[in-house]
Amino acid sequence: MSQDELRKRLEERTRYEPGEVEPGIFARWEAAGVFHPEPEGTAAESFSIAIPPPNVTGALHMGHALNGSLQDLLIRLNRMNGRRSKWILGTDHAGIATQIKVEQQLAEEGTSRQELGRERFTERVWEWRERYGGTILEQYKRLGASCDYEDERFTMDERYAKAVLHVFVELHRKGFIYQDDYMVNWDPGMRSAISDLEVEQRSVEDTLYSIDYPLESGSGSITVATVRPETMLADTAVAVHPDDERYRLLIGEHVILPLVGRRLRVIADEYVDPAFGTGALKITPGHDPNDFEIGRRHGLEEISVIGEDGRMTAAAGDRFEGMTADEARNAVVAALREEGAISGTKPYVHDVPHSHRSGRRIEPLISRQWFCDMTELAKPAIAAVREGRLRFHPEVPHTQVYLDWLENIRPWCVSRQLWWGHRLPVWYCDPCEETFVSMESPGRCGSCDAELRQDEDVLDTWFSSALWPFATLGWPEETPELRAFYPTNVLSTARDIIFLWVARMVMFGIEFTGELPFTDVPVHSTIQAPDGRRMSKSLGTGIDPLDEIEAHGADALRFGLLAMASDQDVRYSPQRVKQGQELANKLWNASRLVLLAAPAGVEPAPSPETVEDRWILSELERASRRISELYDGFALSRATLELYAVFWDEVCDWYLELAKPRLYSDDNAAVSATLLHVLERCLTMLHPVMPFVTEEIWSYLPGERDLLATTPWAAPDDALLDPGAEQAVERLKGAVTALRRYRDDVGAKPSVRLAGRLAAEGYDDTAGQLGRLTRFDLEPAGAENGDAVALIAIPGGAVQLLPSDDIDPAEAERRREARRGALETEIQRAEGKLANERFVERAPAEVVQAEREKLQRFRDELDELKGQ
RNA sequence: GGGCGCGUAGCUCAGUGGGAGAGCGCUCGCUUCACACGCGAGAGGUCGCUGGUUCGAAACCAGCCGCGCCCACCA
Repeated sequence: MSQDELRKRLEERTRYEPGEVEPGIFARWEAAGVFHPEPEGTAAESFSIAIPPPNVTGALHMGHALNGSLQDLLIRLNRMNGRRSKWILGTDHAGIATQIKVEQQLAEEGTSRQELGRERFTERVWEWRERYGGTILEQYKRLGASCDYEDERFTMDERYAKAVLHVFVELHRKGFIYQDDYMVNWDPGMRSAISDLEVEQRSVEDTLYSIDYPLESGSGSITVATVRPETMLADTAVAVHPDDERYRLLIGEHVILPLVGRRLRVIADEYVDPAFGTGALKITPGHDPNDFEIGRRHGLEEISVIGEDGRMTAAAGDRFEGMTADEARNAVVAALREEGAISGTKPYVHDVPHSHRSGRRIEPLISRQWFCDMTELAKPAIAAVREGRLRFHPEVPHTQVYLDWLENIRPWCVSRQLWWGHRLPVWYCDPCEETFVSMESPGRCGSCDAELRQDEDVLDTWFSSALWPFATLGWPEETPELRAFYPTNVLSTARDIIFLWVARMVMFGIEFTGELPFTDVPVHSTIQAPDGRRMSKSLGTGIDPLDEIEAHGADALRFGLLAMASDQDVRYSPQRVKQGQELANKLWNASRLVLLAAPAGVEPAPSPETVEDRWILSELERASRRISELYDGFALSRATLELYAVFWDEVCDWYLELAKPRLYSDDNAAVSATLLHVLERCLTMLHPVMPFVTEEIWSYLPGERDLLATTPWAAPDDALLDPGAEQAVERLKGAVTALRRYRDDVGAKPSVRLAGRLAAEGYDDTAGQLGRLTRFDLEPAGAENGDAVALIAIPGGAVQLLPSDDIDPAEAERRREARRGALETEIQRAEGKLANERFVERAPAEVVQAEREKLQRFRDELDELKGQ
């Protein structure tokens, strides 16, 4: 655009329209390649963040939008300040979620994955990914996220997949990964085992049945309680507490399992709570995690009567085989009633594990799965936090929660019975019952030359996610990317995946690269719906970030999210987004004022002429330091609000108003240069928060200039600090407000000028502005003060009001009375405080002194008020 | 069962030992030559309750009441 066109646009546009400019600005950034750093140098010189990879099935939600805003702020800040900055981008194959999506599609077509077979099914998933997998990345662009879009990764990419298998094989070789028949959380919906972390507890009302197990000796029975009578078919013992007098003599005896007739030994185990129920516990090692542990301790038989399909197995006996577990429950209860073995029932509310994914009730069963022992891997991950090399922000409570989890870590079930994912690099020789674990298929069995069969299972998606910060950069090869950007710096996340993801990245990062994958973990708010419920599509409580961008602009949404989010969970506040939109508009209009009034050829430069020039330069210098400090401490929300306040209140409400007379005069070169400089600094400081509007305005500033996205913040400059100017202008601000309030109180019309005498210290440089901003004609105070009709207190003294027909005498008197009352209250307070010997004695001298001065001020003002 | 967090203006939230803050909403006054998505002025709060520490507490400690989250194998 030519200068004339720019000018025309500025003159015409009194409102900033984000929708019109955002796409063009994003295109400019991409064309200039500012998001893609070359893989040069070392990680110590660069700055990098690995994005929490969104699911390929995902659409951008508020959590993404918030975390995206936070990460982009940090990336842009560091990029501007000259660090080679890379926001590592990619998506996650999301095994379960994606498989469900494609299976739903198949169901609509009247087919199923079983019908297609594994190979065709996998192809379909890839096709699905080609078509829809890029959606969320396009949405990140709308937010202005400056990810390295030229270098996108996917957890199922060939290179990434190789890294995943490499890790599995290595962990197996080191003895961490093993296969075992073990109690797992079986999700009957997914027909897969899931890890402990994918299980959530839900309160359920069940019936607690009391069942009598007759003693083999015939002398009575033991009553046990259960909410799952169908599992009795797999009972292999009855347990009591070793110190329980009621049962002591029965330990080692046998009971007969009703319906089945199996002899069950009565065993003693500390686990049993004598106070609960009858103090006797039926033991079902095949279908209860506790019983499983007890069974292993006592060497009990493990019987499975419920299969992976959720139906009763042959082991349940002819009467029950083939029934669903629910059907079997009713049938077992009915059969027990017939035998008279049920001695009681009562409603029972308790927490029951459910699958986080399918929502189905977990069926604990014994299954052959692959596990990873985490104990050794956890140790250095604990040490890293204890020694302060890895820091959570805020430290409390996340540090302790992380440590508690790692210190009590349990084996991780890493195999999943799915088709979409990294298939286990495990081969079996059925004839010799041998197992081979290796990157490539070993071909045929070394011993018997039989054909090998690859394990059907895939790895838990979180297993591959655990390599994200380094596998995305080409690990295990020593690529330039790895050297340039690993370790990364920051990992920004919500609380909910600290165990699932963050801790595992730390463990795998240390184990495989010898380094922490990142050093700082800011943990951000969870955004709730405005009514306090969870934001969720199914509840209808979700707010689509793209709708908000459409309505208010990406900058507005970013500002709003950054401003509303702190450490605490927070309800979504549409007003904060609106505030962001208005800030963008304010920036635009303040820029119009400066750019349209500044004469051609003036370049931005601090060129102070007056006290207010020196004040704003000093103020900005201080603000810049405060904001940098807040950024360093990851207090991004406070930094954002601080930026707002400095720009709106100080720059716009005060400085621009103070500068206007000179700006609109003929001799405006110097003030224009200062104004342009002030504008430049504001745009620079605000760019990481609101990149679009600041970049847009930047392009209107005079002179040849690079993109704002690559322009550094100004270095700290002590020479700009000016306490004298700060004091003078703060005093002026106080006086202006006091006089305006007085005008309002006494009903003086805005158009009317009032006359007064300035009887106050510290206005040598600002008296003119004071009169102008308050529409007072001020003359210096003389010896003759007799005709003053009122005294208006201002910092450092007062303004004596001269008689005027334009003020309402009744209002003036009412005001005087109100002020007198307020002063008397304050004086009483101050006097009381100073009368307290202990205060005078123990409080710091400056606090006491300040109190004395305060009291004196109030007394003086009251005296003058009474003297009128 | 264990752990953690929260309770501040009508609403959403900052504030962590020396005179209670922001945005929105509300009241009054302004179409003042950047912006009415604006400008100026203002009202509104026993900082959940009760004790304690301190010269001084919204902040620190203890207890209680209310709300929420995480972890956990009492059938």
